[in-house]
Amino acid sequence: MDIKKYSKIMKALSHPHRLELFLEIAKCQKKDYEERNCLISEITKCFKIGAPTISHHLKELENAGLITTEKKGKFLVAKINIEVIKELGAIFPQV
Amino acid sequence: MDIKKYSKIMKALSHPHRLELFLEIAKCQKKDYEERNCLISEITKCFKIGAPTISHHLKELENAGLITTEKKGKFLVAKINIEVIKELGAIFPQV
DNA sequence: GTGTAATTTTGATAGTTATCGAAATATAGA
DNA sequence: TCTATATTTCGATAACTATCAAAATTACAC
Repeated sequence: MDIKKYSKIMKALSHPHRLELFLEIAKCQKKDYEERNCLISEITKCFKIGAPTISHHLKELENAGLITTEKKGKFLVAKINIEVIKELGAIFPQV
Repeated sequence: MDIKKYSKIMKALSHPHRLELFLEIAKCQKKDYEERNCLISEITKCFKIGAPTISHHLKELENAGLITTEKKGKFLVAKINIEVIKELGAIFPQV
């Protein structure tokens, strides 16, 4: 068990804004069956925090391996890293 | 979805020492089928950090609802909160 | 090219926290 | 009661981080 890797993932989701951002990306991705595109500019509008902070939070999520991002023109598109999500379930103990 | 509650849980597991502590409690509890007792004094020996810091981390885990603790004589016994673990699985999106 | 919109970078600040040593508290046993 | 052990509390410090404003960058549309 890679404690550092998983604690980093937890850390990325430990901030309310970041967890919400992550879940919003997941929700958006689930809706958009065809393109699976999640425009950050759209999501940003729902949050009360500024663009620099969103940018910072996205990097944390990406750095933890929870999402990937891609520039499409002047827009940023985010995707959930499904593999990591699957792994996550396994770390919680079945007592 | 209670974002604050879940980000608090993530935060509790976001520190390597705390995640390891939590998993150690889970492991110990799984081994000890009859009593389900996990003596903190035993676990503390495996960690390189001091008792005050362990005490602090345990409070964080307890405060997040991940474990419960109970004094047995001069020892402290910890248990995993199974309900919260079950809930946790549900917050990760199935994309 | 000019202007506009999306995002990032930089620099600064305020708030949080992991850690420790020292002292305090609690309990069991002699 | 005295002692040893387990744990907690307190106070301090160093490190980290969320946030913003301002400036820089990028890309599109005209």
